[in-house]
Amino acid sequence: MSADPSSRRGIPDATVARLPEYLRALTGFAERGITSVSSEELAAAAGVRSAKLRKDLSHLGSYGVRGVGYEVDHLAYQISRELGLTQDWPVAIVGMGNLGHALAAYSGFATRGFRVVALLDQDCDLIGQEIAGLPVRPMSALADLVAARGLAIGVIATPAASAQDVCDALVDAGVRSILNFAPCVLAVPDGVDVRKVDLSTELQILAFHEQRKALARGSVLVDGSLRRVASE
Amino acid sequence: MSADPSSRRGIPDATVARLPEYLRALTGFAERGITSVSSEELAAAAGVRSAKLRKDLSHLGSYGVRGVGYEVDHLAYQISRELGLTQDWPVAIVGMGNLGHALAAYSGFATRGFRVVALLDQDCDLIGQEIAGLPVRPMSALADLVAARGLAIGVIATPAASAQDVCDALVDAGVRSILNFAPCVLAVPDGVDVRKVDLSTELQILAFHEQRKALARGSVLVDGSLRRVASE
DNA sequence: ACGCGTTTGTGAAGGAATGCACAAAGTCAC
DNA sequence: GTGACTTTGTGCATTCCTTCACAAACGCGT
Repeated sequence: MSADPSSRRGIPDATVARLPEYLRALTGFAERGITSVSSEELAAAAGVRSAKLRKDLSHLGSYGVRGVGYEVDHLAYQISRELGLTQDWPVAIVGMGNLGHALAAYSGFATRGFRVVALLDQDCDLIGQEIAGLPVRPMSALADLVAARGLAIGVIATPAASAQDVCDALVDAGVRSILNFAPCVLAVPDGVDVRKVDLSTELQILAFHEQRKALARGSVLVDGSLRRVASE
Repeated sequence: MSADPSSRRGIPDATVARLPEYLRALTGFAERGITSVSSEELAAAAGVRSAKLRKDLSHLGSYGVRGVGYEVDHLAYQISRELGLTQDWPVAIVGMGNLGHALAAYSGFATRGFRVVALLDQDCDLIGQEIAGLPVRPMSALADLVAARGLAIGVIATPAASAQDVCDALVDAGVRSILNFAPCVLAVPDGVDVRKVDLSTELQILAFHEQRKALARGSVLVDGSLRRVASE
């Protein structure tokens, strides 16, 4: 009733990507007993400019009070609702290598309505083992998980070589949102969302900027390696 | 001589972020013995449009041949050089929890010129233990690592509560590029780059789109939970 | 009741990234 | 050598995102 539902169709992707950060910042304020924040304070905590924050929030409605700021709990709830975190999301992790192990134990998932309901692997030796309190199950369990547990999100933590097969199996079972940690591009039909997290990509981007800073500082490239030039 | 060095100052961030993906696609072609690709083929393998790929590549020079395409090895080398991957980058991982463990063992780092030279933790019980062939060392080893090993990139895999302290220690030691896995915003002085990877943020973005798809499909929100509406 | 100081929400401007469409530049067959 | 064919590199239009700047809206003290 307060917000106009028809006006908030189409929140920009860039905004959606920042909402989780705002939410985390708000949680931090709430934990310290702060009940009200200005856009300036919240923006600083989230690492953005206040104008950007205000424009982002304006896409979900008008939840601030002019001259005062935002009520922490209320804004946190509104963002949670917009992101779909007021319901819980059953998640399955596929691929129980080092990374899958770490993800299964990662506490950050549970804190936001995400519930890891199954760990899957195609390696027969692993199946049946218990990791972080859950048994490792075979890929054939997928269809049942979607039907019985409402599984909606799949996390792929396998090597790149098997990622596409796993992805196909997830899609066949009815999973339409996939988080891919394997370093490869996945082909999916329309209506399926894939987000990719690539650890080595991030390092490469850092290396680019690091090289750039080194060059600016007066080093020079010799045979593709940085050599410091005698400066003074 | 071939490329004009003055013209390639300022490669757009969006382009830099895609270069690693192009490089991976090229590596894939090379492994299959393919020596030449068109922008169309490479774009398909990298999951982008060919026009975007060509514009991206045009920022680093003119390495294609009209009517033919790109020579796989040569283009891969040029991208590697631009990203700074022709030299090797000593990396230290701080925080040997589940995630740090997985990162230490992650093979994707080594394949691109990144060399994990040290694992650090502040937990006395962990120090001295060997993980993935490297001993866990105390934070006090940092200064020496920068001086003696040329450490340039730090990876933070600690809980959020200690991330800022670890970050400060890295910056004090002279590290100017940081990859942060802790779910928090880091404050750093000018000249230091931080990239953040947040597993839970990615899931939240997926949840947003998943909720949106469910609503479009005809479900309805009741008390913040999705309920399927009798459709026909 | 009223004016003052504060902070939001938002039009408008500016900048960045994307997609289109085609001329320029190359190969290849003959 | 020449012409047909292919594919790159890029100017232009468009869309998306960010930043600026300010009017509108609120609380508070008097």
